[in-house]
Amino acid sequence: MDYSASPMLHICNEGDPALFRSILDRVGSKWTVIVIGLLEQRPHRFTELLNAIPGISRRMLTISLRTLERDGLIEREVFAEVPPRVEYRATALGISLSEPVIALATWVADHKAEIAATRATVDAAADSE
Amino acid sequence: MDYSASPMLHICNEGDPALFRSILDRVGSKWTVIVIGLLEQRPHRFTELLNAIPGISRRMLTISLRTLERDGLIEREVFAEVPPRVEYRATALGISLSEPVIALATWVADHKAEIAATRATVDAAADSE
DNA sequence: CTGAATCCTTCGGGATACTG
DNA sequence: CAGTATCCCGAAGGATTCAG
Repeated sequence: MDYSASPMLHICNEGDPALFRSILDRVGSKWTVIVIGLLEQRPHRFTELLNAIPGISRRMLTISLRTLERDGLIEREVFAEVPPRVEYRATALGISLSEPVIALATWVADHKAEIAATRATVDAAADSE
Repeated sequence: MDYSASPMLHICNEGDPALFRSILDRVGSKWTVIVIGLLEQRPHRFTELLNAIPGISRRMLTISLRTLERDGLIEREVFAEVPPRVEYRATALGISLSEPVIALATWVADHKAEIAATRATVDAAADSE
């Protein structure tokens, strides 16, 4: 099919749609945005992140960090110490991602009243059926 | 916790974090972006969308449309005809969402080479273990 | 301390069949 | 035509345990 008529579909599908989707999945994922947000402030250790992110499990933190590292959005540094110490930091690429994410967040902030109102209307109509 | 030190976390968590997440879920969802993209071109009927979106099931199309309608991103119009006809169109709100989504897509397009290269490096390192 | 491995539950989402 | 209802599977993700 031809997406050129829609700028949004065009840019989403030009080149590698799978790559685009994989990044959307990161952004849409529950933890990655907050991990990058924390790491762009300053480097964090594993346990530090674990404590800073309410509700995340060790497993999910590990997976999130590996995925973000694989995409080059964060970096991992291991210190040869006892006890072991590992620091994670955001890369320039990871920090640059915050710009479009902030744009999206800003859109939500700007329209949240509108969205909430529509939901209330739709839900009310559904209830009265 | 205090997110004010990170602009990204701050704006993602000010107001209603759940609302923000729900919108991220839409954007991160497999079908919603393409549905909005098609509807911002022109109104489509249900079956038209079904045929225009390869791989989507009736069930998922229905769910996607309901969700988008609930958020006020698209509109549904039922024509009292035989056979039944239903048209979906993007609302102004839905069309406005394409702007930050395009910003995100543009970021991916701008950095996809970098991401792919990092992945290749990381994967190669993992293989040689 | 920083994970990896395992188990187990939940849930998104596909296939299919039925309805107004 | 435009859905709804049901079944079912695979993947996501939490809890727990083991290891370097």
